[in-house]
Amino acid sequence: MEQLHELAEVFRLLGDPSRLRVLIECRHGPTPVGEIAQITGLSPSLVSHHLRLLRSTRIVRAERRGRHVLYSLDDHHIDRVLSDMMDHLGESSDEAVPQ
Amino acid sequence: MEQLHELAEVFRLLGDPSRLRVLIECRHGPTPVGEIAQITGLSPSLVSHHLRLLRSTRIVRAERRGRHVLYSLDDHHIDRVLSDMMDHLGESSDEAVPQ
DNA sequence: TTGACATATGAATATCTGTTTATATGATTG
DNA sequence: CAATCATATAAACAGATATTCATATGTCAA
Repeated sequence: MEQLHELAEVFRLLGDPSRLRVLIECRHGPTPVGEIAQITGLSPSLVSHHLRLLRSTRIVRAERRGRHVLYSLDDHHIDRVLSDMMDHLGESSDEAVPQ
Repeated sequence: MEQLHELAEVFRLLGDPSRLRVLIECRHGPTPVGEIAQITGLSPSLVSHHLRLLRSTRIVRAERRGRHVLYSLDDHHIDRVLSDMMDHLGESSDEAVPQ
């Protein structure tokens, strides 16, 4: 069960609002750090921090272009994960609480 | 963007190895707390704590059956999220491709 | 009722983590 | 070269959180 920790690690990285906003910007295609910072209102330093973590588990990929570094989603699975989770939130079920 | 925090909250809950193991057991159908504790090796108290959190965001649902309480996945989206994320981990992006 | 079983809850704590601040690296222009 | 822009990194702190332990609640059988 070494894969379990990897799985948890990836989910954990998606589990922060700021980092999630950064990631959502990356969905729109290769985006420079500064632009992500500007749109989200987060400091470039913090955005860079988050992108480093997201890159470490291959959630995003980076490519240099001049003095900019453009980030985008690594593969389509992440995109689908986001969509499915949004669908989950859209559903409303009766919550039966025991006791 | 209030939905953003909900989204992050759900991912955050999936981002813990212990809690993820608990959730994975719930995939096999309605399972009592004690059985989850036994299989995962976690204390019943801890399992109950985790299930409470998972229930709070409707990731799992509970149903009483005698003195047991059975937990299962709330809807199919969660199941798909898990599958897609496993697929993501299965991919090796820039590594050597076997010919 | 009593006792045993199954689950839940509350408090305490040791560890983890997001954010800030300051500094460093890398790239381009003049 | 120096200066500036863009991004990255390191340390430090405040707030969050997973886990344990103790206790409570609920259910069934005798």
